[in-house]
Amino acid sequence: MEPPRLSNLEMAIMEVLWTHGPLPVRDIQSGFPKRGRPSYNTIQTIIGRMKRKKVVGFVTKRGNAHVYQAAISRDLALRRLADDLIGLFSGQALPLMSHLIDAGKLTLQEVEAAEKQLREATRRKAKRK
Amino acid sequence: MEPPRLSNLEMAIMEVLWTHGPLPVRDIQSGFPKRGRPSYNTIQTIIGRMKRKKVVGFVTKRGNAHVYQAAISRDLALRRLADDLIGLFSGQALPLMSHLIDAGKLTLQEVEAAEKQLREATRRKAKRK
DNA sequence: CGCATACTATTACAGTTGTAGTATTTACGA
DNA sequence: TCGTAAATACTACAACTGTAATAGTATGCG
Repeated sequence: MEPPRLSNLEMAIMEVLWTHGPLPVRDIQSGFPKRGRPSYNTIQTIIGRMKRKKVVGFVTKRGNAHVYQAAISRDLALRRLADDLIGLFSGQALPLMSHLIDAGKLTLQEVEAAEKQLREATRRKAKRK
Repeated sequence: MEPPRLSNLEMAIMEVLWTHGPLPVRDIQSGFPKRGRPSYNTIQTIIGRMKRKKVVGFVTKRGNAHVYQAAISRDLALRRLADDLIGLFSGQALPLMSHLIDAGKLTLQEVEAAEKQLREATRRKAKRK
């Protein structure tokens, strides 16, 4: 029932499937930056494991190649990632966000949206009370 | 030079050392919640690996027990964690934050502080230009 | 001073992850 | 139809992680 944990490479592969839709292994590989691109067989091995874990599913054949698609949503995977994170940074959210901001990975729009969400959540809670 | 990656358990141990200061293994173990607390030997094994990686250092002996202390800062460790994260959620910061908010792991104060930091960073950038 | 106790050191092991080679099968073009 | 190129299937393996048992050693009490 709980969404399975995805390793780095598995997450990277899912990312390709989420953004491009169903693809054969060859095209998944092409979705990686040329530098440091994992070998075809590496991708294939990981896809096999992901199939076993039911996070990707077989769709059809194109030529003699199998076409796979994501079987869990990006949102669900991110929820699982967030759950794991919680145990790690335990209450140190602010310095973590600071580093993400330094790295240019958080935009003002995103933070503002988060703030809005928080204000609404707070308001709902007050009302419920 | 680059800060080493810390596993979950290693991070949990560092957390204890960061908050309590130098401690012997027994006390590190006590720093874990009684439920699901790793065995003394497990902690000891991990400390050994952390010693090899130079993320903790030997301090002194108390009785016949070795006392260890964190050899890298929490801030540095969080930076490394953030770096790894970046590769994972690649541009999906907002939904990730949403989940953290849902889980009650982000407070309004934290998000506001992050927003302030971002506005300042933006301003500095504009000026530099 | 010797012995129990607590601690350290050493060793083991299974699951996960990234990596990829080799062997086998399949589809398509000539 | 037959060979070849491409894909799949199978196998291997080393590093890392969590887990802990066992064996050796030192401390301090009686």
